[in-house]
Amino acid sequence: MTKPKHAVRAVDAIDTRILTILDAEARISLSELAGRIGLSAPSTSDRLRRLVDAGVIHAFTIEIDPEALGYPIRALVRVRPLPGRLRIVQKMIEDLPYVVECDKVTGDEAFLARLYARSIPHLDEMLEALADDAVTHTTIIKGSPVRRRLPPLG
Amino acid sequence: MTKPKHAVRAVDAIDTRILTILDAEARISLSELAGRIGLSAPSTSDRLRRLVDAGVIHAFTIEIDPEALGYPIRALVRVRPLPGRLRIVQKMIEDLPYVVECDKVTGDEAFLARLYARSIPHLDEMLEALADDAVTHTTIIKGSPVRRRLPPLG
DNA sequence: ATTGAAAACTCTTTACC
DNA sequence: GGTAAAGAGTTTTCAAT
Repeated sequence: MTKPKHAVRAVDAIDTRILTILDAEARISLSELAGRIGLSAPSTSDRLRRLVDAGVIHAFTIEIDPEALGYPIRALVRVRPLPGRLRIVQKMIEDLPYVVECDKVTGDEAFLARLYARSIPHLDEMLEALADDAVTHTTIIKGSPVRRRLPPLG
Repeated sequence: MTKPKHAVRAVDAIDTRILTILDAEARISLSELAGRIGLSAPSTSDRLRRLVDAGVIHAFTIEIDPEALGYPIRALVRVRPLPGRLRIVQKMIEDLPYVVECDKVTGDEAFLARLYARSIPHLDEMLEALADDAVTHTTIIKGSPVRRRLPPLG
């Protein structure tokens, strides 16, 4: 293989439109997509396949509303594992299903986890479970000035 | 209207299956989805429509690979606006297209932004742009032990 | 709330330019 | 990248439970 599967790929103006449209409405049909970008269906199909094959599009997914699912509390938790407890803490985070996302980052606070909770006591209970192995710093999300969006493309 | 549009909705075991399947593959057809959950196409269509109408499913979207798009650097930036600069800083964050997500949180560090950068100098340049109006604390993402996933449903 | 059947419609792919 | 056409598959409607 000359090129790695996830090589940086040139994304032209049409690909950019495809990504932008699918970012907003991932379930539209190929022909609808083709119509919007002004290409034929086969060409559109080709391009979409290439974007997926190149790994630019990693997945088609849904955005759910945590509140509608009974999670009124969203929190961001910085987690600093106690010395020697990094692995254990990472496993605890991975196994906590209310953690919907967690990044490993530079610095002593090795993890930044996004946590959904049914209530403040529920949140507290989860944080206490970590307390023996890590120091946590928690902030409650009050709003999202920037909702998940695409970066500049191309 | 008796119920608000985004009321908490009971999500039963079948809805859970629908959400789980679409979270992984949002573009499968209705009939494929119906087949996987063991319901007829019309019932599946009804349920899906209800999940969307109730706001449980907020959007169908794509997950892109930042690296494949030329963003090898992902950073999490905590932003503490200087006194009186909260509004200005929020606007700066919103207007910075490399910020792909930003939450407003409790505490002095009012914002937590997820930033994509083409290089370290590129990252630095963006942080400097904020330096007159805010104190920032930046961590580089080294990995994601928990990739975006659904919380427990039902 | 769910189903089966059928109609009507749409989509995707293939082949070729 | 486009066109055209075939074949495949899809979604909706409806009556019934």
